[in-house]
Amino acid sequence: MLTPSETRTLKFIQKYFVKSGYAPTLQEIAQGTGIKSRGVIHRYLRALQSSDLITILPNRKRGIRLNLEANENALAAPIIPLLGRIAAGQPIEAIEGRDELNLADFLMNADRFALQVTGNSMIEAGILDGDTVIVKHQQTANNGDIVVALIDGLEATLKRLKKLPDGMILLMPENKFIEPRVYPAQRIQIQGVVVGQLRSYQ
Amino acid sequence: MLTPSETRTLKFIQKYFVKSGYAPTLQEIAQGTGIKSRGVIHRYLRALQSSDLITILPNRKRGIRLNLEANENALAAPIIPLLGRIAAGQPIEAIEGRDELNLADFLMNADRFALQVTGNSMIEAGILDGDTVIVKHQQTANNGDIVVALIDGLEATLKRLKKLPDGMILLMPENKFIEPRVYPAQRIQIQGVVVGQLRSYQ
DNA sequence: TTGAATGTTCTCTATTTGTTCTCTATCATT
DNA sequence: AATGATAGAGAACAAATAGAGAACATTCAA
Repeated sequence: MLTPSETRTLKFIQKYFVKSGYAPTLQEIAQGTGIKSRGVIHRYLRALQSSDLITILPNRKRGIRLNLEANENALAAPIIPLLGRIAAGQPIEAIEGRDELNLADFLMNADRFALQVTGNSMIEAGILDGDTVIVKHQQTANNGDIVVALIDGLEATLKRLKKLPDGMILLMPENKFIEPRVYPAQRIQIQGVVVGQLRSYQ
Repeated sequence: MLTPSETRTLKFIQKYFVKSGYAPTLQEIAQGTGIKSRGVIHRYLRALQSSDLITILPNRKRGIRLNLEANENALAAPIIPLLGRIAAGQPIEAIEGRDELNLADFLMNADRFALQVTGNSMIEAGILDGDTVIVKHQQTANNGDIVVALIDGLEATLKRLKKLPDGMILLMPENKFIEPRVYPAQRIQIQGVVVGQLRSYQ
């Protein structure tokens, strides 16, 4: 059974891990829990270790590890409940076998990055001005992918990729008011492929 | 597990690759991460290499390569680097003061849930068939909000809300081929307001 | 071919961090 | 009043680490 201070300490460590991906120092835990002494924190850590909630790598800086089995529910995975499908004029229909949406599957990988989109060149693909796109960093892409392309190593642009039979590359906007442009392959460098898109209405 | 400095170094390299298309020099990494010594950077690079996150081509200038496959799942936190703004035909522009996107802030809240959208009734608002919307659970909504509405306690629908002066409620699709419909207020129950939208291209 | 830029290896130092102690204080229970 | 559990402060020390910078090797472009 944990004391209140030990619980507070553990909660802080869990949060810190979720937020930053690595362990906090004793100093940081102390600050985060309103305590002034690292020695006190160390005592709580030893208690948490004997309850098998954490592992302390001796003498290592940021050497706290969470014992996952024990922290399963506490470790906030980026999951929200998925209620089902909504269509016009029908009750919400459950999606079999899926009742939560895990953003980790969808977005969280070290080779992903985000870009904020300005302009309306992809509006017909449902990517609006101000949206954020999640891009997977890779050098190649398939026909029809939406890509981040670098033109002459200088200009970056978000377009749909078409490889033409003659070896040329067509960068196609999704907006009938903007003209597609054709480039020789060597002027185009693929920086990544769009794997997701998100928008906030708040 | 990466140390904070190693994480910083890796993120800088990844950003540099996307923005310029080639690897940075040690000097550039040093500047970008606020360190003065190339020797220190080299030490971090060796650490990243032993974690298999990068490959160092020995003695080659700009000889860092990202091991993209290995980077998958290397990230623990629901945070991805936010590179900046992308527009057609210009270099990627940094967003001041923001260099990461925290999905937790964006979506994770106790009163949020997800719905998968079917149909094209909101296509002109950039919500396509198959998209997921994040809904904040609440009973009231403002004029112009996109809401999940229950009609006669039975049918659910995703529409833009307009309150008419005569007390009637207009549920307006964002699709010129679909007619808006008007209901007396007592037949409509607001289930929630759309606060976010996301799409996966995978 | 040559020289500046870059990668690489080293040593050294200052600081931070983990660790162990001792001392005090509070509070509930006996 | 005595006891033990919980909380916290802070000193002292050793170890780990971040960082600076010198020195040398190698590349690469002019």
